[in-house]
Amino acid sequence: MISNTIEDIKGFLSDNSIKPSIQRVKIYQFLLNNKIHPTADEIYNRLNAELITLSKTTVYNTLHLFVDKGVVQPIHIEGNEVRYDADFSQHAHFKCNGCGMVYDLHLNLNIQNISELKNFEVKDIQVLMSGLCDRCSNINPIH
Amino acid sequence: MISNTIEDIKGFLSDNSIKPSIQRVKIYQFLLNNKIHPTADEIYNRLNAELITLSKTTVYNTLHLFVDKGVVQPIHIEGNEVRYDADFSQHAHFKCNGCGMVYDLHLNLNIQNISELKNFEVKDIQVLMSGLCDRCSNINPIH
DNA sequence: GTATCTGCAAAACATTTGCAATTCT
DNA sequence: AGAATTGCAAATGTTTTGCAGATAC
Repeated sequence: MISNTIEDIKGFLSDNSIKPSIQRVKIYQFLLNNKIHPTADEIYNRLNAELITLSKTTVYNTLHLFVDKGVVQPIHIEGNEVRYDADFSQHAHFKCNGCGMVYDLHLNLNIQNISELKNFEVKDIQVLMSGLCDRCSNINPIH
Repeated sequence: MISNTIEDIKGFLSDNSIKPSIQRVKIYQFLLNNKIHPTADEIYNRLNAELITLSKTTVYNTLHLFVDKGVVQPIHIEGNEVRYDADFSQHAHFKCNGCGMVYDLHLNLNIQNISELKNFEVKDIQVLMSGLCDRCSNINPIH
């Protein structure tokens, strides 16, 4: 767990063989500070005010680099867009069909009896739940 | 579990308040017979030989209707495309990073101790694993 | 005959690519 | 200067939309 200061992020990126340009540091810092699983477009729009010459190409380049270097995970909740997450702790995502929010849920996952898996090398498990969050199920109870 | 005969599919679609046009029946039958989580494009290309006037718009319209009526699930493995699955039995998907295949894995999933979930209404859980399948991990062992 | 369904063409949207300008050392 | 990075503009690929023609009851 690294802090979100510029200096710490620079060190973290360097440790992962990523040269810490201002764009890269700011994009990584945005992911640390805003755990909302943003799309490339959301990152671009939010950082564009500060980095006024930022281009979407650079956001895409940077996110691809981060994924290649293993410091960010791409997540696929809706089909036509990729979201990004810098949190590698074991957690599931819960998409509320009411308000659209994506929650992080810290869970213990037990996967049992998958005989089919015996010779498979599992590198990553992603769990996506959907339904109604507490707020939306109170507003609009389905009983 | 319905059979993949035209008559059974017609009945099944009607039971779910979907008027069974030839296009809809053939698309649903394709999903039953080809459990490969196809994209709209793959469905279009495979059915176009038989239904020579089929359009991609109709494939999209039909898949959206199927999802709305709850007879087909959209799955999101890669970010730039939606795949479709008519199998509602509890299973996970395993994407092999070697050959690209998506396997169905029939698993028992235990989700424990999610205190954050107490007032959430979970309607759906999707599990996506990735790594190397048995064939690819033998070809290219990482030890 | 009216409502629904289908399908063409164009538009919209996310992402990628080619390449030139910029930056860093 | 040389190598890496950034960013503009155009292209690509998937999905959506508007609307006209076809189909079904």
